[in-house]
Amino acid sequence: MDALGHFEEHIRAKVAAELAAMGFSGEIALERPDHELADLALPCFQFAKRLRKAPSAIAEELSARIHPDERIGKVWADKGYINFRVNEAVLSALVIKDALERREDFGRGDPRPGKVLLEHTSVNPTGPIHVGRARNPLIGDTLARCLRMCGHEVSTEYYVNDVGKQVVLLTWALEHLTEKDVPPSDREKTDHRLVGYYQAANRLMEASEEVADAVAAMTQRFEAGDLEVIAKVRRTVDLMLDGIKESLSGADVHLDRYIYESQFILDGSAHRVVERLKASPYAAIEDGAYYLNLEGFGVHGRDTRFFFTRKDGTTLYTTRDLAYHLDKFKRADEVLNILGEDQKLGQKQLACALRILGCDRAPECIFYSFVSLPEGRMSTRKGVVVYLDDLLEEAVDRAYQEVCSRRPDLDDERKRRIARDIGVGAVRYNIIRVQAEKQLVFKWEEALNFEGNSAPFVQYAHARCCSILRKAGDFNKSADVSVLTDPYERRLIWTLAQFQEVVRQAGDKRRINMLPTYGHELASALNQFYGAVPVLRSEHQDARLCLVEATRWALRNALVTMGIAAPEEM
RNA sequence: GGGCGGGUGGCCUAGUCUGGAUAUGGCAGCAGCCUCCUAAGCUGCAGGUCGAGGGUUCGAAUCCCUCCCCGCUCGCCA
Repeated sequence: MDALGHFEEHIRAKVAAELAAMGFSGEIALERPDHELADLALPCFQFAKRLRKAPSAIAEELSARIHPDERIGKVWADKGYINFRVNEAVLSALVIKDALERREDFGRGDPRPGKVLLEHTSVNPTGPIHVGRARNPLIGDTLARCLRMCGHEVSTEYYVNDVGKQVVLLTWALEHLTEKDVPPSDREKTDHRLVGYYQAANRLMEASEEVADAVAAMTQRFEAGDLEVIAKVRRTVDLMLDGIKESLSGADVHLDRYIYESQFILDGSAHRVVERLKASPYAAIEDGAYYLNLEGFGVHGRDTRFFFTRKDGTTLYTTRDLAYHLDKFKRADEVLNILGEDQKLGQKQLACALRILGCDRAPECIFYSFVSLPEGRMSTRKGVVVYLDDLLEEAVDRAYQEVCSRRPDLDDERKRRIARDIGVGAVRYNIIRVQAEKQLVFKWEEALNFEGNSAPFVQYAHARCCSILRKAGDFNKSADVSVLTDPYERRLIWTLAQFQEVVRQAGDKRRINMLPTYGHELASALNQFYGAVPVLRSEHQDARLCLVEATRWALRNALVTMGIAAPEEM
């Protein structure tokens, strides 16, 4: 538990004891109201009926029974509420000391048992990542960082789709088409060079039966287990994946492992899943193809039939995903997936099939809605698309212009490094700040926002702290911080005290949008403090420097948890 | 049509799980603030039927019901 947690527990216990003495037993849930109002509060309306007294009278009586102590600073009743202010001198000392001692680990939770396996990104390797899909790696990578900060051991995986019509089609295209058949690519990256082949092949297949037949034949050889074709497809996929990995790395997204779908065909595990499902009482067959009857499993209407083989006996995507999940469960205690909302039914069916297989576990899925463009849904084939690479490049360019105009004193290498931190950070922040379920319309002006609720705002606050610290040089890190009683100082300390709890909740609730919200709040508190309270050459210089350094670590760690760089100058 | 998710000032958004005091911020707009630690900042003003209606409750953006709008989905695709 963090410092603030102990204060809250202490107050809760006192309130519970006094309420018990008054004749009430039960859960006591303290609130954290607007900080202007109080630090902690308890509405007393809920006790009125049981105690047969007016809420305001209960609040008055309770507040008279509870006295300030080591942790409680002030208690008072107001409009049916009993309000608390914690002992701020004690809290300040604890929080600031904690930050100055733990530095990079400030806000980090105690190690938690169990391994977490988080699958994210897993985009089909048929083209570059576009911003519609980019939500996946950004949410996934941030959640992984957040869970690690919470104390979890986390490994991340990208499930590579190297099976099926689409990747076979791409492979066919690379064999049969030449540069003349595709429009020139504006980038040298393999994913951008190859996507033209994929698009051209799609058009050809629609127009020509011959091509369609050729691709179908190749798909059949693949399904039949033709190792030559499988290897060929695998090479194509790897080519495309190289470009995708480069994009991910450009966004500071890093995955621990890449798992190929074909693995589950080759090692026979997908086949074993088929055999076990066939033997279940829910299995049925239609025209040679097997399915599970999921009626009574919470799926409705036409969705109840879940096919797990084709009529030729070959496996389907979800069948292989089943094998993959069985494998995941062997390797981890908690299994999380970040998926597009189009996967919901498939995941529901997968969960049912898992139960039928006698498996009592299921992956926990976080679904995100798609990002569309003002002109409509993104489509690689129609060319209605903004690639992640283009967004990142534009953001970094814009940031570079800003840095150049603000900091002509810096050398170019430094300016470029800062521009990269800011541009990439702005993109990540903008995607992450919105709840995953919310549908999002991509707008350049919003994506490239460097002010207000944005990564640069938080980074700027961090750079400000660093700048002050740089100018200050050595100072007394054991200074008495009880002198920090200005409203701006109190608010900043109070915000600092929330940090670990925010990270914990963001991880536990899988609500990573709490991170940017908090980052902005902290940065805002710092900026207001900065504007109103002098640090250097002030009477409380050392105490304030302690506060600035504590804030610096919280800002830095909040940024790093979001996968955003924390530049020391900008 | 069924299932799932979303709907909060002109635009974007927090809060919804776990009901409580004047609904969080940002963008855009208006008015101010750089002889002083980085103005990517700060201060102030203006802007709201929390999609609509009913219900539960001392109290509803939050819980329940009905309806409307938007998205996704309902393949022997992946």
